[in-house]
Amino acid sequence: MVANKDKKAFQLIKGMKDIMPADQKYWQHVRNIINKLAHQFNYQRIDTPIAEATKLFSRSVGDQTDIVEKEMYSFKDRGDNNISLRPEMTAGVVRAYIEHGMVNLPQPVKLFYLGPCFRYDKPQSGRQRQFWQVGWEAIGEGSPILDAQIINLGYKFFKDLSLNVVVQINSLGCQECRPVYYEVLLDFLKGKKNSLCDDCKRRVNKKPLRVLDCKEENCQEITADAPQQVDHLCDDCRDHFVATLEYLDELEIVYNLNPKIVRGLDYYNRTCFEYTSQDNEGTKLNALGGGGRYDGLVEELGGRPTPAVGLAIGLERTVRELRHQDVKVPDVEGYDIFVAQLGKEARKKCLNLYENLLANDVRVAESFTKDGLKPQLELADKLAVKYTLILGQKEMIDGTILVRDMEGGIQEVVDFNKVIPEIKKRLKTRLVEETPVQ
RNA sequence: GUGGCUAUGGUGUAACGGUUAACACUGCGGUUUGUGGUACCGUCAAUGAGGGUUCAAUUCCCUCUAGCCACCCCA
Repeated sequence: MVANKDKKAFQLIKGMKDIMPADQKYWQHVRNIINKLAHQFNYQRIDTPIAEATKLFSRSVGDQTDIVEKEMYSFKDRGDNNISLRPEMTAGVVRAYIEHGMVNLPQPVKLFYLGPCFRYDKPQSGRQRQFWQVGWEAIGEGSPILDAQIINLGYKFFKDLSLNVVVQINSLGCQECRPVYYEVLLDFLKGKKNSLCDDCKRRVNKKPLRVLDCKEENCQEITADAPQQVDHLCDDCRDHFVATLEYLDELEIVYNLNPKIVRGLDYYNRTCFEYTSQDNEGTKLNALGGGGRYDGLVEELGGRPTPAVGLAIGLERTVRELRHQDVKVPDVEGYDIFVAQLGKEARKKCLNLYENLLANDVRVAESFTKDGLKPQLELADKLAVKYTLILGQKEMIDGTILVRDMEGGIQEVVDFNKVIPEIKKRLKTRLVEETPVQ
């Protein structure tokens, strides 16, 4: 009974997940593509701390947003400072940009990041309290071609993973035209407020934009012909948006003008976008990633006025999508050679042989804790090695070793001192044979 | 924060309210101690917690806890 209680005592914290070895091949594959793209587009990696001053997030993400209002892991440290685990990474990156004087580098400064974020949300499918984000940020340049490039970067990320996604895109306007639109929208909603659902009645005053993407059928009908931001952009914003779309056309990126994409972070302006799975289109639209322009953020956080655009993608959701769409990913690296031993002396000698093989860059596996030959061969088989080297007492006396071809089961006696060059030779010939002619 | 569903070994499942909680996979060990991909045998391992109903609860009821799913929001 006591044992049972102890067993239950420790388990995962709600909303946090172990990434088990069986899943690692997906993660490795995703990481490989991230690194490849970052190099191709000349983005440099930055790692910022997991914790920052709470104020950094309330200033950037916005203290009225759900993320800051009710989803942050905030606490006081022993020095009575208000600290929060990062709910997203852009704020930290911008903080670093300012703090390290990156204005003095050639602009735009292109940075990418990869790491865990934390939001105290109620977990469900595709939503965890600790989740990984990868993101790319281009800071210091306002041209719409960067918007398109950033969107392209994310698009290629999914394409390289063989995932079919659609880009949902919208423009939020800027400080000039957004207030104008808000008034038009409020005007529109004013007369209809009483027919909206309770949530929306609340939203009208606080976040009128949110009324537009309410899922209630009734609300959707009412807002179907509501004025939209894209139709009320100032000239500059309209030009910027049109140019961005033209670049996207040029890149042959499939996008969907979607006025309902508004993003839950306050710092966005002008272009904003999300990537949604093609399979889920039209349904709940669990976004795989998203981003947009945040031209005011650097200044808001104490830097000089600096335009910027960025994108972030959720890795758990991406991996989930890989499984969902049944994408084949490369297996983790295997082994070519297995060293099997029999008897005390042989085992001792194998320890050294193993080291020598490693030193020769041979992908070698072992199971020195096993005594019988059978379990060792079983493991060799599971690891799908090409050859197993067998060293027993007989071989010890003769100064030889057995080389067993695992495919045909043919064994050859080889001089122990020549075994390393011998298997290197064999692996090399096999490699040549197995490489398909291009 | 609001709702719905679920809870049996490491995993996947089974058990009209009634013997020792069954089966498969996995793990570990073995099948004349030196041979894998097939077989056979053995073995470790579970009813989330607490109450109730009952002669009897894995099974029915309540509470808690956890998980999943949906809303909200987002990645």
